[in-house]
Amino acid sequence: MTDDIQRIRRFNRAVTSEVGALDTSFLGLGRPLGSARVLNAIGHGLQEVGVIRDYLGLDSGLMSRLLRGLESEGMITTGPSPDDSRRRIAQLTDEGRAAFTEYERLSNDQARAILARHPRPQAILDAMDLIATALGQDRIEIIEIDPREPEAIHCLTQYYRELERRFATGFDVNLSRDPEATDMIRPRGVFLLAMSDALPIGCVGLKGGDGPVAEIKRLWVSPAARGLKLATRLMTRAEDAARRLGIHTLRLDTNSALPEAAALYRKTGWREIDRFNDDPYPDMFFEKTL
Amino acid sequence: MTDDIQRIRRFNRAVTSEVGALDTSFLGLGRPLGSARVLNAIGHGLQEVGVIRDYLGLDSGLMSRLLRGLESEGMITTGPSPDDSRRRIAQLTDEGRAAFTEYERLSNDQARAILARHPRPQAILDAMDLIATALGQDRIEIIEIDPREPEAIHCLTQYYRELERRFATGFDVNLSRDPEATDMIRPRGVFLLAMSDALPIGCVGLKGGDGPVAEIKRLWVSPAARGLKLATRLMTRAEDAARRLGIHTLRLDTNSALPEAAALYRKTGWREIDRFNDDPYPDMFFEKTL
DNA sequence: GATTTTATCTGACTTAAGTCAGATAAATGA
DNA sequence: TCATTTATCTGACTTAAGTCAGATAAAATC
Repeated sequence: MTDDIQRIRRFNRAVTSEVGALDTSFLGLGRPLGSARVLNAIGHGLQEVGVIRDYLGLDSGLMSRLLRGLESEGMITTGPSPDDSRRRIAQLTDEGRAAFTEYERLSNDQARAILARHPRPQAILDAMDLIATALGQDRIEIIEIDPREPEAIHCLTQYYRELERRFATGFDVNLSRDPEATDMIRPRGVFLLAMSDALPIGCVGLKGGDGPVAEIKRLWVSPAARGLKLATRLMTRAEDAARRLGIHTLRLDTNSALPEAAALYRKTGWREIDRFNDDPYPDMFFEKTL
Repeated sequence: MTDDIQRIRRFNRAVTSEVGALDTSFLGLGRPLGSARVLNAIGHGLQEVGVIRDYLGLDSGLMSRLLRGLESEGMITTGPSPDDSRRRIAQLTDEGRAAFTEYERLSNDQARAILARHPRPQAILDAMDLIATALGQDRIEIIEIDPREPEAIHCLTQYYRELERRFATGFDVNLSRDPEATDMIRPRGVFLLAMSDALPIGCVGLKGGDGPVAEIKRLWVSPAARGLKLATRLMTRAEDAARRLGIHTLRLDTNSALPEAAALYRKTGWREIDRFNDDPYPDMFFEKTL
């Protein structure tokens, strides 16, 4: 245990001395950290002065002075908010956007350098995802999204890869019954993503039709997020959505090569039923009445 | 690729906002960061003012003032170095040691909190080891050590666990011919550890006897360090040590369940020979003439 | 319409951190 | 031994960051 603590502290030393230089990649363009942080916040889409102030945790006097500084440098313009002229809105000038882009480039270059000098970049990325997800585990949010959006496709691709690895026969999505995207969009169904600070880490689809019966599809949680009860959260949200769409009965199919999935279904009120489709991959079928 | 960069930057945000608070655990005891860093450096065993200054990257004027501050707080005493009285040596007073211990406790508590709130602490630790090792990959050092020291035992334990996982029959070290520690210490042999910032991440033993033939034992590299060519480095260092001990012939045994090991041996001048012992685990035997 | 609340700004501060040109004293080398 | 080098210190600066008490003006509330 003491040993474990030492390992964490070693990690902290490593990231604060090496990465510390990374997130303060702001530095190196001759601007003080404070105004660089404000410039970046505006570049990333924050507009209202109060929102930026809260986000960066700045005193209102300091914030005001930093804005005046950036303004006199010609990096930003400010003006009253159209719907409440007590509030002010900040926007980048062309010059400001150029400076912001330069910060982005520096930050991206440093990230690229980490990957480039390691023989197993995928392992680095997976480890980083795990740690970032763990540190932000209380801020994981579930959002509804079109399954054709890139974030959703990211999860689906990972899901297919995992089935490919875990099924003894491999997995070819073309041989399976790939649901129509429109069946997983309101009003017929929904597609839900679990997001951890802009990274999609899990998904589930509710594939509805015209009647009161719908299917749960594509339940997946990233290895980085396993153990956090995210699958249960996703399923609960999918069931809530189903109820609101007037659905009374849910079905799903799965494979005995994914025992943790079947265990979850049994624990949350699903009961095993007979095969209800001719998809070649599943060998277990469940139903739940809402 | 762009996606990967975003994942690294997300990691950076996560560690600088959450862990950032962790390594600046210095804060919170009402002392400015600068003097807290100096106090911690002294607590961790640095004594000479010049060494501390270089380690922390401080200006000599600033360093001097920080020392005077800590001195007037009663945290440290300074005096001339016995062998060169231009140099000064700093030491903690009882009060200073108490403050240092308090910093250590805070830092340990925060590390413990990260483990406590995650369902899979081992996964967190493995991920942290991987990242810290990757960031410090240019500073990995190979040291000679007594195989009965805790750092060596850490590696050996991990090694046995890995064999247990990978051998179809499992692995019980008591059934194997566990070499005597004294056979892996000079003048009969050596035991080498690869260290990454105080964490042992690999080992190899050279088990010698009275004659010019010795055996390579316990070659292991942590999953956190794989791909970095560390096994090759360890083997090269072991062969160098063997030559200096007057050994002309090296032997080793291994198991075909560890194909990457056999591949390494073949690539580095070893040739397969007949079984030379009756250990129940190995099924491949190699020899190399130095 | 008067009063209170809210969002931002200004001015007058403090503290931390860092820079730099000498000053001082001990050690080193010709 | 004397000039030079080295290690540290002192004093006089600068910059960044942050605090806090009002000031100002718009919006919300009574």
